[in-house]
Amino acid sequence: MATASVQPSLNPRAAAHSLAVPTSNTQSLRDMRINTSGPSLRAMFLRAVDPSRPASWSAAVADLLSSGDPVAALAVFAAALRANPAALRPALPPAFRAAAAATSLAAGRQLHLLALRSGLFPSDPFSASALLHMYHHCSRPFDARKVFDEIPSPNPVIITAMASGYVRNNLLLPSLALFRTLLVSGSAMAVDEAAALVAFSASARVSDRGITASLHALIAKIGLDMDAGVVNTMLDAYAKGGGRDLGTARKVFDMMDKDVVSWNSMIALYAQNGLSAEALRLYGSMLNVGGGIRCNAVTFSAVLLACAHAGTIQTGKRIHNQVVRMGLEENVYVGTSVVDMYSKCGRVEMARKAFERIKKKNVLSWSAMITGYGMHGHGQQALDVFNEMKRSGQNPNYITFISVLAACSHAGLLDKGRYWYKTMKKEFGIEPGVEHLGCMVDLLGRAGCLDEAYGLIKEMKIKPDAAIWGALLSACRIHKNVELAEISVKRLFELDTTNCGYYVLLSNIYAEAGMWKDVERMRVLVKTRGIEKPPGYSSVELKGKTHVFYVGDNIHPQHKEIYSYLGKLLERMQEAGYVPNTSSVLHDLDEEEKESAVRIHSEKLAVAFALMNQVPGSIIHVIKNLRVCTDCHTAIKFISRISGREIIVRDLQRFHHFKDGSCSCGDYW
DNA sequence: CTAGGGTTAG
Repeated sequence: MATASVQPSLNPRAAAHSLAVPTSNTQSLRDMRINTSGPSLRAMFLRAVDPSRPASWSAAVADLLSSGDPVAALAVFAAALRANPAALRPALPPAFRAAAAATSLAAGRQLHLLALRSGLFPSDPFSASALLHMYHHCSRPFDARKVFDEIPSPNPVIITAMASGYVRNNLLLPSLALFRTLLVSGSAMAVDEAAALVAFSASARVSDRGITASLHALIAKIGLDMDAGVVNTMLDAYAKGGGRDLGTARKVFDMMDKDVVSWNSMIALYAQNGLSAEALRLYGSMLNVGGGIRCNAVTFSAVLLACAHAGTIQTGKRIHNQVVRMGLEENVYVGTSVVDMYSKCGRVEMARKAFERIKKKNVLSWSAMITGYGMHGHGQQALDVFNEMKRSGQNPNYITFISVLAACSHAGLLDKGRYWYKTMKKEFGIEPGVEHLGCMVDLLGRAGCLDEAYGLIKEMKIKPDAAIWGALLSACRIHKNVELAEISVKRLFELDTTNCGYYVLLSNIYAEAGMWKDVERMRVLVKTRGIEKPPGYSSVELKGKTHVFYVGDNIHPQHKEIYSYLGKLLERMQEAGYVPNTSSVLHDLDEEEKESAVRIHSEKLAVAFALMNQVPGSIIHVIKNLRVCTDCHTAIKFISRISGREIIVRDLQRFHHFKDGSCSCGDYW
């Protein structure tokens, strides 16, 4: 955001004229008149102002701010100073909040000066708390701290404002320390609902176990544990903070006096933790036994997240219908969730339709659409949306570039990926993070540019994570680079020794290089370290019900029929030229046993189940919790040809659209 | 007259 750093002048009236305001290319207030997002709105408020009444000015600033136009609010504040200097006192706090909302540090600093010169700071507590708020919102917690230290005896509201700003900037222990000063201050009223809420929101992000529970005990002693707002945050803290105790969160939820936020929080917590069925069940009880509590936009966001995760397209559609009926499809949060849901349920064209219906798209709506196209391997369409986004005036952010680079990587767009990785910093000032690097290593590695990928990792300022070394390792597998594979594994095992996939990869690399001793070493390592593959499972939705299949499933009521169906199918596949590939099996088994090990992989069972039960000709959707193994990938290609069916498989990373014997991923994933 | 508060989105 372009802001002017104008030297503030000495008297408040003159300072107002040079107040920096955050418009794209505007430097001073004078230009603002013709260059803000809502000139007519501002004019309307200006007409309503009685210039002789200071309170009238401050009301206009506050109203413009709450109507979502902080830039106009700042402009009106400047006009107020010109018209009536007495307006400074009442209008300064809302002006600070406007600078905060616009995250304009330049404007905020000039207001700070204004507060100092007029003597309002530090004597006026209202200006002081607004000033703190401004620095915290502009990501300057240490400037906020300096301000805080200059306040002679900060009252509980100011202390709470400071604590909440610390949480906002992820300074959690300092925040809790401030809360402690409130506790020991001796003043009976010092800890109130707002303070308790801030404390719990801090403990929700702290990994230490037990903090939430001890806060809970304290809060109960003060008698604040009946307030729904406080308890809602506590619920969140139990589930997110140290221990990630969803069970206790649920207990608190069951006992409390619930409002809509309580329901939303609990549903969201389930959804975020992958417990989609629980989330949907709770949504059902909210409608049935919720005591007349109506769901809102937040509810739908959370429920749609659950659908997206589970890939339940039928349930997702039902929820979407409900969204439309309640007139929420234009809401940016809900709309973005709908886009995400459809993308993750394999319907990227429905996602696009939902995307078009969002009234005021924000950076996350655009990013979700780019991610959607990317996951389906439509790299060019993803980049088209990215271009459209920039043309519309929406600036990309850190997340957007993850979407863009992931799309390039899924579609193998090598040059585009290189270009945007370079350009994101040069043109948009966004430093690449681990996620971006991960995409690049995947993309370069897949294309065989292993040294370039390794080079990027080495020049990275931040520490690469296990996923990055894992991506390099899997590229080493494809391009048979034993030397670099060993480097990757060394780094990898410094970070994560529990992921079985890495052992399998390295073992495969050794096997393909004929290094049988090392293959054996890997096998022993897996055994002695007691490493287990997380159980693979796949799911298929049939008539609104989700059927889950595990490897070698013998729980599903139809499992016997499925195996015999699969047996016959395998015969036809082998006639068509299918040869089982058992390289993903690391156990000490003979070839025949290995073949039976891959034969019972969950995605094969799920596909067979769908073929047996779905309407002939319908598209088959399978959701898998791991990456598709090589053998299943080949097998499903054959199945798609033999059955003439379109099969869509979502794995951990992306979608595979199988049709007529080939896959949209181009056999790299 | 006014200040500090939570749940949603990749």
